[in-house]
This record gives sequence, structure tokens and C-alpha cells, in this order.
Amino acid sequence: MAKFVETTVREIMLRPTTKDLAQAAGVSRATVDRVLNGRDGVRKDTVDRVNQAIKDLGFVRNIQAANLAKSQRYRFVFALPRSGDLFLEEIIRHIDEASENFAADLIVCDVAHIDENDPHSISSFLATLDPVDTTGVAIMAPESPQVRDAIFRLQERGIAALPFIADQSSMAEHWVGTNHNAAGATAANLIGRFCQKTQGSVLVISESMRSRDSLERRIGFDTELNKNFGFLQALPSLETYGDEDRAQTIITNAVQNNANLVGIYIMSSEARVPLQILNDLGQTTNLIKIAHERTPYTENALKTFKIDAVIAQDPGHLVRSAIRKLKAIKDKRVAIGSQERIRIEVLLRTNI
Amino acid sequence: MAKFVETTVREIMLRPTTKDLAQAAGVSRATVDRVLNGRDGVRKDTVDRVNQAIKDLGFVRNIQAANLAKSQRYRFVFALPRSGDLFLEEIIRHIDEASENFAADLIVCDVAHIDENDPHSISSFLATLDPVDTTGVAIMAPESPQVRDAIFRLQERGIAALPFIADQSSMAEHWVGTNHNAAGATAANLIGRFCQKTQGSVLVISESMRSRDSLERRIGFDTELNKNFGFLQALPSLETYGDEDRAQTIITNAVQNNANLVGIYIMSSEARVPLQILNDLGQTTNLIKIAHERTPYTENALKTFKIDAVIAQDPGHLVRSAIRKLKAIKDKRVAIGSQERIRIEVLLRTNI
DNA sequence: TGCTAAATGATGCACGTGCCTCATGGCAAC
DNA sequence: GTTGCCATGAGGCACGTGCATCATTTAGCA
Repeated sequence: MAKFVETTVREIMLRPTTKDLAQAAGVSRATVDRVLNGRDGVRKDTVDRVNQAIKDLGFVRNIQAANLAKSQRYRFVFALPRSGDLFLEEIIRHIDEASENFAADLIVCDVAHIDENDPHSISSFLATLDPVDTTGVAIMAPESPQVRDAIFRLQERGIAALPFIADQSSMAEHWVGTNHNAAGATAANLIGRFCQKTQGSVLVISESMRSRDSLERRIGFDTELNKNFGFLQALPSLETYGDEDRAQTIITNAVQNNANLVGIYIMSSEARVPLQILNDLGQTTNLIKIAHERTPYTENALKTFKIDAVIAQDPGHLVRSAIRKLKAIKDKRVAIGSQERIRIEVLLRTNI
Repeated sequence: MAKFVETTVREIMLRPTTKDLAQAAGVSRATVDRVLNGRDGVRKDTVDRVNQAIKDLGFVRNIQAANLAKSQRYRFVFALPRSGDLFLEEIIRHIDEASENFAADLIVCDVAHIDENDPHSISSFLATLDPVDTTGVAIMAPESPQVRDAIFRLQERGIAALPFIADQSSMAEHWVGTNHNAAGATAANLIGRFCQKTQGSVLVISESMRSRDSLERRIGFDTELNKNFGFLQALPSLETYGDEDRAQTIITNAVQNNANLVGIYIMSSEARVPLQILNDLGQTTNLIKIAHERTPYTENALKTFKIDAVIAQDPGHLVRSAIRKLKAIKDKRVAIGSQERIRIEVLLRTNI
């Protein structure tokens, strides 16, 4: 049984303050303040003395008190594509939910809709944001030089900016989303394991192959299939361009022209349209079908055996992770690594 | 493109204070304080007036300021079994990590080791905890009347208490962990889908069937297997009792006496011992193998094709969820529902 | 040595809430 | 009318930090 020595506990419960710091470093509270907040006019060896005291005492700034003093508030904007996509609806729902639940932390979230295919308009929207009432922005938009530049300019103006779900390359660690390559590989892995070692081909349906996300998924999918499931052959990607009529035509053609089809991978986040078309075709019931993202539609499709697995990223986690990261940037902290790695979820009928 | 009217933003960024409340309700700040903190000596209609003002203004108490005023600190104790279990090690690692990262929120976490099979000693340990230095406890222990009672007594003394991973039934919503039944069903689902429709039997290895968790997993497993994979037959559970020699004997026997084995489900959180035994036996390489919990060992086993899938609950998420729930209880708030539902993760070689 | 600028100290208010004390006014029972 | 209780008001201090102002000390330099 663990013992808790009284004094230790008290020490833990009472943390050192800037006053203690000042005393330990042999300076005044004003100088501690200068060092803590990076103001200039302090000699280097004084700075070092204070920093040493911070280490020695294990001082951690009381952010609540600091925020109180600064009347700091956080307002984060989620810049999302305007679209009727079910996955986006889920995202927005979670932003609303998070907005309520982070109210106690003085955080407010808003959604702004952008035209995802017009980098110029996105860039000029971002330019209108004012650091006075906007603390940070999470941006979901396909990669483009304009958007990447706009993000850098935001940061220069003191607004935290974060690519959201859609990756802007060269932002390195600074984004929120999953590894699309691994997600595609997981789809291939599941199709390979689920189909009964039958020789055959796999249909890949996408909304568009122009985005980096789609390309990466496809590469991950192909690589895994070739390497570990050589008996399966992936067909070229069908692109629906979000057009239902076009989807109807190309999917119907593909199914009828490929007699030895064993599986279908729906790569885009809008699984509903392709699935309904496949369902209406009727001849695809015993094919392995894998789609992306948890929505009411895909959940139901899993339950009713119309689909075999869903590769998903948790929309609530994505939203909260973005909020925490934006806040961490503002607070000049580092966020928890392991908490912010968004998992690639595998949803089956039994674990939704 | 979204527009943000100046005034609206300012309104959002500046929240009403108790002063505003007092003015709106036509009472003094002292009375607002009496109502907010549930002190008595206030007439009912006055209470109603204040509550109405809270609604009208959308007042939300500034917890940071309140904590500052109260010098409120949180110290949470995780009461865990003492064991060399890799999963437990992961849990402890995440408690340490969380402890660092929640420091900014004035939260400190400690681990206490309990004797999981001695409800009496657990109960008397819990009784020693002092509300002065312990804000809440997360308890990982098998279900028992003594522990359940001890939990209720803790709550009476003002210490938040929460069953952790191991369920104490009748605590309803108030616990942190996954649905074991669904986890077992998912294991069955995966084995059923992965094996190539071969008739055969499935070995189930457990540490002990005395715990409710194991029973529930087993029930979920059997139900799913019988319902959707009738061609497979689950064998009676092998219990290792944490004894390596015993494990060696019973597993070897089972494998040699069941010629038509197609899969193995390792139900306990300690997958290492059974897996090593199976590996040494050599004749099980092409059986479907499924285990529980992500540990360095299971991760490696996935990567090297020694195991086909892992059913896991994210230890970091479990820990953080427990902390958030305990804090919410202390703050008399309701936690975010969707954030606190721990997912049953399916880990494959491609998405770890 | 004396001058100037840079570095540091001293101090006080503000932030929003909890908690305490003391004063005041009303109302009912005697 | 007096007494005593109850509901409420008024005000102040504390929490830990940010930020501002003004005073004072120290270092650098001629």
C-alpha cells in the first residue's frame, strides 16, 4: 500500500510562485517578470540566474492566473469547405460541442466556410482576420502555395495557424490529421485479409485524385496490396468529381466490365453516393467493401452488413486536438505528443 | 466567406461576471455568491431571480479565477494492481506523462499499488485517504462488494472516486473503460473474417475467468462466433493463473490435442507469455492470432507477422479521461460525453 | 572623477471569484 | 415597543501574474 508523507504532499500541492523565484534568484519580482515574459533590458547573467532558479524550484507558470491578469480569451476559427458532406457535418457538430465544453477555459470556436478550390479567395479571407479578436485558425484546404504563404503571414501577424485534416506539406509536425499513406495501406490490408485468397481485382473509387490526400491513400493502398496480397490487382481510380450522374455511369460500367471483382475501396470521405449506386446495382453483395469516415450512413451500412469495414479518423478528436494545439501555440507551450497523434481507426460491425 | 460583426465578437470575447449578474438580478454580489455556491440563508424568490439572470446573461463561472481564489489544487491517485504486466507499465507511463502535461492546470497525479485480490486491504487503503490532499481516486480492481462500498464512502467524504478499466457494476455511467462484451465480439469477428472459411476450432487463452472483464469478453466472443461464424467452434477457456509453467503445459497440450485449430484468441492483457510459448511450439505460424492491448511486445509482434490483430484501448486516453472525469466531478460539471467514450481499437500491422 | 545609459528594485493596480466580517433593514413573537 | 432572528448589502482581502511607473543602483566611458 502506498504511503504519502505529509510534507511531500503539501510541497506538491503548493507550487512556487514568481515571488519564490525572485527570492531564490536574488532579484526582484519585476526582474523575474522581465525574464519570464522575454522583455529586454536584462543582463545575460541575470537571465541565467533566474532560469536556474526556475529549474531548481521546478517553477511552472500558473496560466490561469496569467490569463486572468491579461484577460486573455481564445477565439479559434475553423475554416472549412462549404459542402454537404456527412463527414464535414460531423466535424461541424463536434466544433459546436467543443465550443460549449471549452467555454470554461475561455475558449470560443467559430466556423467559417471557404471555397476549397479557390486558393486566392482563401488567402484573402485569411488576410482579413484580426489578431484582436482571432487567436488562431484551423484551415482545411487542399495544398497550394497561396494557402501556405497565407498561413505564414498569419503567423507573422501573431495568429496561430494550423492545417486541419488536409495536409499542407512542409508544415512538418504542425498539423492535425492522420497519415493517409497508412490509412490506404490499412484498407488494402483489410481487403486482402477479408477476401478468401481469391484471385481478382479491386475497384478504387475516389472523388478526385487531384488532392494530395487521395494520392497518398492510393499509394499506400497499392504498395500494401502489391507487397502482401499479390493475388489481388487494383484497378485505376474512378473519379466521380462529386457528380452523381457521372458516378452512376462510371461505377456501373466498372462493375459490369470487371467480372472477377472481389473488393471495392471507396477512398473519398463521401461514401454515401457510391455505396447507394453499388447497392442499387445489386450484383455486389458478396464483394468486400471498405469506405472512409464514420458518419450515420457508414455506421448503418456496417450494422446492416452492406459494408465490411470503415477506416476512420475521430472527428471529435480532430477538433479537440486542433483546439489544444492552437491554444498551446498561443501559450507558447508544447502539446502532449501522444495525445495529439490522431489514430487511424478500424471500425467493424462489432466495435462501432 | 464568413463575416464577423465587430460587436458580436466583443460580446463573445467578454463574458459576464458576477458583478454583471448582481446588477441584472438587482441584488448584491454577496447574494450572487450565496446562490452560486449554494450557501443557505437566501429566500427562494431571490435565488430564482439570480438563476434567471444567469440564464439571461449566459453566465459561466470563470473556473480559473475561482481556482485562483480558492487556491484549488487537484491531486488524483491511481490505485493500480502491483504487477509486471506490460499494459500496466504503459498505463503508469501515461500517468507520469499526463502528470507533467496537466501541471499547467494545477493537477498532480500519483500511483498507489494495491493488492487486487484482497478487497479488504483495498478498502482499508481507500479509507486512509484524506480529502485535504487527495481530490480523487481512480481504482482498478476486480468487482467486489467491499470495494464498491469503499467507493461510496469515499464519495461521502468528498473524494471523487471512479472505477478505472475494471468495471464495478451498478456504477452506471461513472467509470472509465471499454465495453468488454463488444471487445470480445470484435475478436471473434476478426478471427471469423480472417480465417478462410475453414471449419475448425478456436483456442481461448485467459489469465483467469474469475474477473467480470474476462467473463464479458468471453460471452461477447462466443455470441458473435456462434451467430455469424458457425463454421468455427470455440474451445473452453484455458486459464494460466499468471503461472508460466502452467501456461506452458496447458497451451502445449491444447495445441497438440486439437488438430483442426484455426485461430487463437489471447484474452488477457498479458499477451507476452502465451505468445512466446506459441512461438516456441512452432506449429502455429499459420493460425490466426489475436491478442489484447498495445504494448511494445504486441506492436512488434504485429510488425513481424507473429500476430494478426490487436484489440486495444488507448492507455493514454484512459488515463486522461479518468483525470478529466475526476476533475469534472470535483468542479461539479458534466464531462464531454463523446470524448469520454473509450474506443475499442483494432490494430493491424498497417495502422499502429 | 563625474556623467550617462543601462539594469534593477519597489510598488501598486487589475483580472474574477471565494470568503469573511460587519452593518442594516424588515418582520414576527412577546 | 422591544427583542431577536432572518435576509441582504457593503466592503475588503486573498489568490498569482501582467503591466506600468518611478526611483535607485550599477556599469561603461571619457
